[in-house]
Amino acid sequence: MSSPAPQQPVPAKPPTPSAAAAPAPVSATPISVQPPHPIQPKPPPPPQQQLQAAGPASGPPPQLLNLVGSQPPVYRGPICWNAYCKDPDPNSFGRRGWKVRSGPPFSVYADLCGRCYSQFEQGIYCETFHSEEGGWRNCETCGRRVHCGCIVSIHKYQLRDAGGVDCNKCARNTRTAMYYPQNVSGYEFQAQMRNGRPRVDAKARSQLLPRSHSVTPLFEKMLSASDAGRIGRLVLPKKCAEAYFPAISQPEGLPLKVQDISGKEWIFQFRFWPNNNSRMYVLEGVTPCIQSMQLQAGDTVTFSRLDPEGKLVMGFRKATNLSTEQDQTTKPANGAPTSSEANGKVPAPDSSPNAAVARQNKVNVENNSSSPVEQATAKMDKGGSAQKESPGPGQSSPGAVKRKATSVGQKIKRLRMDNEESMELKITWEEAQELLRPPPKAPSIVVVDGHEFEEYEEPPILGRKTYFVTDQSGSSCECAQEMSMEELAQLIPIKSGLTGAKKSKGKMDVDTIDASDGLDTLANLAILGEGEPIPSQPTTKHPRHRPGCSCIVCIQPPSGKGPKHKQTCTCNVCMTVRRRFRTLMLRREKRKDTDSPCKKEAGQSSQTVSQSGSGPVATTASISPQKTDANADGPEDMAVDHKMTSSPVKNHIDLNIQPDRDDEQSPKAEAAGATRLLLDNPT
DNA sequence: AGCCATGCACCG
DNA sequence: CGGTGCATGGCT
Repeated sequence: MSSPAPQQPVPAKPPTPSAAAAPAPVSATPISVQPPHPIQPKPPPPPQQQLQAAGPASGPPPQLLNLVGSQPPVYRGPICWNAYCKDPDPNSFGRRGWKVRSGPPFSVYADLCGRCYSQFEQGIYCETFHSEEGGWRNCETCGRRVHCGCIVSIHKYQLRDAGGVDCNKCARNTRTAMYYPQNVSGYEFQAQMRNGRPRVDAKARSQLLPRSHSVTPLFEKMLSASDAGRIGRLVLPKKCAEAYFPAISQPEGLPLKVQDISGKEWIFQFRFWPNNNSRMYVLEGVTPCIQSMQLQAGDTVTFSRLDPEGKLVMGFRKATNLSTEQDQTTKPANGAPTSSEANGKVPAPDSSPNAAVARQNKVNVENNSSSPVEQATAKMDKGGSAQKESPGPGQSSPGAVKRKATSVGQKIKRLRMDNEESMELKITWEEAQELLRPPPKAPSIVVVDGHEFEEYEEPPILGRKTYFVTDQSGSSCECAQEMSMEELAQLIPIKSGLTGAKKSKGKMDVDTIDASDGLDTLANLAILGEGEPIPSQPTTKHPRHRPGCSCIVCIQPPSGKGPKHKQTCTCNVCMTVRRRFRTLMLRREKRKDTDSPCKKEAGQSSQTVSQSGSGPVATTASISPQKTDANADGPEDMAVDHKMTSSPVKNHIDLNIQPDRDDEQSPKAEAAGATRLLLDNPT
């Protein structure tokens, strides 16, 4: 190539967050990438804006990590739900464990750091201002300068207000409780998010990756063997290149200045080759940069744009976690991967300036704990075992790493989709659900437009596996203890069924969730639940209950339907109703007698009842978790207790509680129902 | 049909 | 011999 040889890195400069100083003019005039959208230069944020510590990420914000595979998740400090919060205040939470619910089973919790909550409280979030950029904008209605997209980020979410206040200018209700995905299905997101296959139209483009105030993630690419090889050419996904890089008409292209995360500046030649009536875009001269980042095939480079300068920033994400990666330099070739390495691999912390990109959580329902990528990567880490697949001739990068068998590169490519979908969160929402427990304190439940918001004062408990009974419909029932192992077994394979179902991105696989867009892991889960109706037949019983649920509600036919039960009927329903009725009566009696807050009754009564059916109530207290789980109807009884005593502290919060429904947990209703049943067939 | 990973011929 | 530009073929 006659074009100027790839320059060596320009003298490294520490990243200057707001250094609007234009890059020193070079004769070659490397180009700063302009935003693909006609975004007007943003005026300085209004004073109340504090939550955007603009500039390159000052380290990735705290986040939920490790929700992968069998490894327990690690709760790494506070999470600010604000996707754009670069500087969550770890010591100040405005709102914790704010449950953002979408589907019945979703215990999706949001934490807002103090700063962001303060913003939230100020009611500056307004759907009018809800921009795709997630930045400051002028309200089209009132012209007020506001920030939007702060809670769950970006576009096309329908504002759901939970009792907010009206904007004093445009009278729109501005306090946002949550956004619901509205127009963009997870599938669309997914289709758009496919690496290298974004849509080119501006609208879709804006959905490719989340926009932040200063760092706009553009796209990323997993390095192929040839990308990481010594040729020094990084093949760019065509659509990405055309969408985010300057238009070039000549094959020679343009020199492009890119800053890496350490502040080093590199100049790559951005060019293309004619190829089958099309073009093949490459960045040339990337070898030094790749090497400096110590990247290998399978790792991912990310491209972001630093606004308003339009500076191109290059980050990366290692394909493997650090320990594994480090291991591979020391580990003997035959070092067998530990199962956690092979199955529970967690991508290493993203080094990109926009860690949010890495948190493009593609939550994939079909994802198994061990994604193909992980396996492939694990294989590659082991070198030998992967190499057997035809090392391939030519330049399979003889260099430092021996992992780059050609076929592996292909495999990487092929598997990239899965990797992208999972990104940091290689976990299904079902799995995530297992890992989330509501905080011990009871939530206050707000129903807005028929959607519940359960607000918890405490953050969710992470890392404890909760065997929710879930199915594709995205529902669960905490009546897991009522399920037999067979029932469980029937439900569990659902997921593997999904696994097989989805392979092609061209398919309309509603099973695949791709919420993306800068949401944190859990936010995606929320979106998932809301935006992706998973094809499954909910029961008619209760929104929270799904096929397989054997709780008292679900085992009954809809009211007025089903066979009449005889007095002597010993069916599950009748037995349960009787038992619970007795329990209820017992409690009432006892409460009358003692007239004391009967916190302790919670477990014991049900326990006692379930064991003896009647009799004196023990005065001991807590139920062991196992006990509770094993208890036939503990949670429900507890739920009853919960409501009767209004005691906020329970070992379990019954998520099945629906305050607006009084047919189940409400003691009155329950009593009524039980009475009804018992009147039919008193025993 | 188009993308893209990579093979490979050509050229200096 | 290595870099460059293009061709090929796998894959979606």
